[in-house]
Amino acid sequence: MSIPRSKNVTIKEIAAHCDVSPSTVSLVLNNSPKIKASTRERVMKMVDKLDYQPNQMARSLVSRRSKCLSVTVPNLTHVFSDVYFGEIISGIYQEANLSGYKILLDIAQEKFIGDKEYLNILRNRRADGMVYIASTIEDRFLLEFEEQPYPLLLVNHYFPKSQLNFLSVDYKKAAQLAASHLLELGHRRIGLIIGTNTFTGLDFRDTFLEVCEGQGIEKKDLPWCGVKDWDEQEGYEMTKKMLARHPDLTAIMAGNDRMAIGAIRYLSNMNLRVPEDVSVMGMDDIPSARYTNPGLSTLHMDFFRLGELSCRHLLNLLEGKERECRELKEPHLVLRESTGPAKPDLQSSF
Amino acid sequence: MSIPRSKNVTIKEIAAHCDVSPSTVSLVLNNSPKIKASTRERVMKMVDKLDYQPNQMARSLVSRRSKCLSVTVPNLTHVFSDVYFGEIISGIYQEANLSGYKILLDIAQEKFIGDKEYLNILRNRRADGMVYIASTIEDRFLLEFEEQPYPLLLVNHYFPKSQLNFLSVDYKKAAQLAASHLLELGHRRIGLIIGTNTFTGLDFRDTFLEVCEGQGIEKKDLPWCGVKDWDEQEGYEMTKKMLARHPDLTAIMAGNDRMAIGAIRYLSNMNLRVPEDVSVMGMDDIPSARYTNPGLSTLHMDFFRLGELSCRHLLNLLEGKERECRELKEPHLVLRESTGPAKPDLQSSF
DNA sequence: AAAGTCCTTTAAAACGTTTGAACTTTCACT
DNA sequence: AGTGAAAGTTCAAACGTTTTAAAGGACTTT
Repeated sequence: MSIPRSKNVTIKEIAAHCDVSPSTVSLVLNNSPKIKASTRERVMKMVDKLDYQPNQMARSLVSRRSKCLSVTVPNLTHVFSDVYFGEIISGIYQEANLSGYKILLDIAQEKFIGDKEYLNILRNRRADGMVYIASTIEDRFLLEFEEQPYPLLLVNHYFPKSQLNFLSVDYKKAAQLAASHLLELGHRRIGLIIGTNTFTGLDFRDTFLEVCEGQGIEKKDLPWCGVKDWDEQEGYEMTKKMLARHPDLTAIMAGNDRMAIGAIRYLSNMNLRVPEDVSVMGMDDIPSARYTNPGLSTLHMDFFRLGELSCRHLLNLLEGKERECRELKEPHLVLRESTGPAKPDLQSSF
Repeated sequence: MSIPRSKNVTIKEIAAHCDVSPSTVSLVLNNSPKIKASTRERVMKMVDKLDYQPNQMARSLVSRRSKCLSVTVPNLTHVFSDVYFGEIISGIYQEANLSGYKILLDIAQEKFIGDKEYLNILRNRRADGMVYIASTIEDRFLLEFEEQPYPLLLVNHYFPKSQLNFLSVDYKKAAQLAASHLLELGHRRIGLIIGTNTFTGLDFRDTFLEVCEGQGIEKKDLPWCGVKDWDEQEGYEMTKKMLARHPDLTAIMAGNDRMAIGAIRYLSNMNLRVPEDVSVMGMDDIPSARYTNPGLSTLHMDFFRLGELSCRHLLNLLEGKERECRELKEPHLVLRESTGPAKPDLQSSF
């Protein structure tokens, strides 16, 4: 079992059987146009007959390409159970697969960072490039890549002022869409729950508050609180905390759907109706957003597609087809039942 | 950006700087005891100084080991969002990491099967071994591995009568535990919802029914229905279907927690109380099982640990430390609030 | 008939390691 | 001083490809 003793068929054997040189076989296998059709055919027949499989290590050694892409995710508990990461990874896999690339999985644990594996994996050619999903403002080690010749692409995050490549949803745009929607519904006191450990999260917060203030809402009516794990639990807790201090909020804006779900759960536990008493808005449009009760109004972001695109861009970068990638994808509103007109304001003067 | 032009430091350069031969450097790097301490030190110093990184491709070429493990998952939508797969993968990653192995991700899509990539990935040495998570009875292509010299380990599934290695939860034992629990609570009409596309699922069903019938329950009071996707949706639908036909069921046994959650959702929609009117039992003990309302009685299976163990076994297999692996892990009962005494039976004669 | 051109094929040198066998040095023991 | 074993080091041949420059043939062109 341990190591297969049966020697594998090599290019040389194919060559011998076909009375050609190994070089010819290699050229055939690489679809070189230099080879005569009849020769090609003869070789291919033998390849099939002997069930030849190219040895990837040998190939990589000389071509200096492993044909692997590293996909790195943050070290969160249950990171692989999060539909957000799941969708992006699936998309990356799909696109990589089309180009014959394999996906090498990595988790940015202490050892990964401490031992500089993020660099070494590229240096010793285990992977030709890396896509890093949802880094945080703490992942400053990534800035090293500004001086390293290895292709790196950040997905759904970026570092302001850095030269690092990224592909992300446009969270400023998202904030505008969400804020406008809530304002149009007449909301004037809105609580915001958002992760503050990413630059994209900070962008969302700042833009959201700006837009609201631009419409004359006062700062004191825009409480917000920062979270770290972006999960249902935090949505629940933060909603509780905010309502305790600001019982007159008419809307909650959550930084993602999971937190929005937590918010809704708290509200219904408190016998507050959504959206009649409080509107709740999410972000991401994960599959379960349509199965919540009430259905969740949110911002749609196609993470599978984002994964596909990010992989495509990374491949372009490492094939030299692109020099840099700093792209934003637009989200769009998906309105379901969890947002509605603000409750008439009893304290107001009209 | 595309290909780093700066030649990497090689073993030869280290050798030259240290006035030793490349072989010596290699031996040092591989911790050979043959090398004098002073030489080792001198070499290591230079390795640090020049920031040398071994070229993995060259290593693999001669050692015939890629130091990669393939992890293959079935082609389900959102497979990476399922905590079940997520936990197993995390466990595998953890253990592989300790031994310096990387994880190569694969999804058993049509192309993967049609092009025999499951074999080729091992033949052309992209991976040294494969762990296949949760295969189904349809994945018969795996039987090819009975005649192939490559290490394969099935996780949480197996093929009866085959020689394939596996590591799985003991679903027969699980069925015994679950059935006994429900019988002890006095349930005499139990509906079973379970996936019938895996041999482990079939084992569960058969054992569950056997145990119940062994306690004198009639077949007609043990309706069951088979599912394919094992998700909340199916749990919901099947509960609906079964209750329509057997309105007097006092308990629902679901093949996993996700389906149990679906079942509970349907029951509360119908204003049936859990467990007063109908008990619901799940299987897996996923994190959210403790947050359902009521808390879910279920069977605990440590999937992270299962992942770790399966990786360990696979590594043992390919290092020749084990010749075969056909192991079952025992689940154990976790009783929360979703199961309770059966409703007194009005139609019964005592 | 020599020279030039085009089309195919090939020889040979990489790529950067590992590893068994051979070689050299050291050192204990006669 | 000579012998032999033990310890440490090196040689050289792999591993299985890709790739560049060159060779070989067939065919035109002068």
